[in-house]
Amino acid sequence: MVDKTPTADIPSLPTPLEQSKAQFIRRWGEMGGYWGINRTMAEIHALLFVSTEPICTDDVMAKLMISRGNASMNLRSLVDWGLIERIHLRGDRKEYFVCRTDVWEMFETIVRQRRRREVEPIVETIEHCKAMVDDIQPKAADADAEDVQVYKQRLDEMHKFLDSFGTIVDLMVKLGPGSLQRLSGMMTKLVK
Amino acid sequence: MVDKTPTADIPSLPTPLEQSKAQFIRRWGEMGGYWGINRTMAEIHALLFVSTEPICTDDVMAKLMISRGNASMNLRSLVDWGLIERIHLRGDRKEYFVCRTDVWEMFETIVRQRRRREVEPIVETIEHCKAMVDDIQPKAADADAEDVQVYKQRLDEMHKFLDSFGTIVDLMVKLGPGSLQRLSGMMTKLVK
DNA sequence: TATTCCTTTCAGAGATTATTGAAAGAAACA
DNA sequence: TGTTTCTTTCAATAATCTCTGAAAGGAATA
Repeated sequence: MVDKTPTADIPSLPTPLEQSKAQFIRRWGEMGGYWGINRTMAEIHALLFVSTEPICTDDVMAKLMISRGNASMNLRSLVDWGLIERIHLRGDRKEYFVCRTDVWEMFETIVRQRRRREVEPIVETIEHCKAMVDDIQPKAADADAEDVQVYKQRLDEMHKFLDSFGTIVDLMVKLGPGSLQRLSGMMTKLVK
Repeated sequence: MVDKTPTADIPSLPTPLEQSKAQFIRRWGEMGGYWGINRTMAEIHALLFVSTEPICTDDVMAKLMISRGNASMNLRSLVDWGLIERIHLRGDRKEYFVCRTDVWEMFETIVRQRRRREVEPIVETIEHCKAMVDDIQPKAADADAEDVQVYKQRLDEMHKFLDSFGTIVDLMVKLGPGSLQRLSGMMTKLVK
């Protein structure tokens, strides 16, 4: 139901800036899919990332052409993840949102969340699975004996790997952008 | 259509080893979901990871209770990813599969693939998006001028971050498990 | 060559996830 | 207090992704 009277907002052609942003948003959304994050959530995140000023729910609805419910749900998820923040503009009842634009902070947030949700459960499971076969270890004459050994070893390796990886990423995050060059240099030396 | 005659294989109760493996497989599958990998594919991968001997399509079908088509498709995907290999046993027409069990190799493979599929496209898009607004830069009197500046800066930061991150991960992968301790030590010093 | 055994493919069915829109809820305002 | 404005929730619907099973395709064997 578009108002066509002369005084109404006539949708102007998208500027190159708008086109560019739209393209980035679209791609960021696609990538979200690969990362187990729903496309719309990632698009909203991108929209906020490229916005120089706070954005309200209606802006999100209009720009991405999605329903109020959808916008509301995904904005909440982004807040829960800690990737965006709610803010209130004086003299305006609406809620606005802004993205934390420091990419390293962003990364830290994502790493912390994903680690908690994805790495920790698998580590717990590995420990539990090892314990299960530890109990049967005593009966050494078991036909499974060798199998058990190999199995335990593989679980161990995976466990160690996940631990190490976690440590490295944690440190990386703490170091932030400044140390990256130094670190890269050090690592390169190590490779040689 | 289970044969119930005395000579048929009567399904015995699962041993603790089998139970333990089943649990690991289940959890690995769940995690796959978070990583944009379908559950079954991740489960097959886990099944092969904890198997001491090669496994054929029928084994996969039986253990995970899935159809031939499903097994075939997901096994192929895993081969495409480079996470498992096809092998042929002498005197047997069937194809068997084995998992590359070195966790660092596994990690390297995954990193390489995900980088190609997920990081590179977004980097390309960022470059393209920057180029789009570079063109309009000359008309400095544009109302968008400031907006363009901020936008370009954010894209730049993201670009730099993705580059740096890629470099670090590459190096990590090359270093492998041995250097992890040293590296961790060095990083810890840097933090202080 | 025909037969057997195994693998792949893919249309349709099924399951899961995402989205809508309207109703209920909440908070500021008058 | 009632009214207005904005937000959240959720059942129904739509879109997407996954799985099945049967048919077609291939390769080794007789």
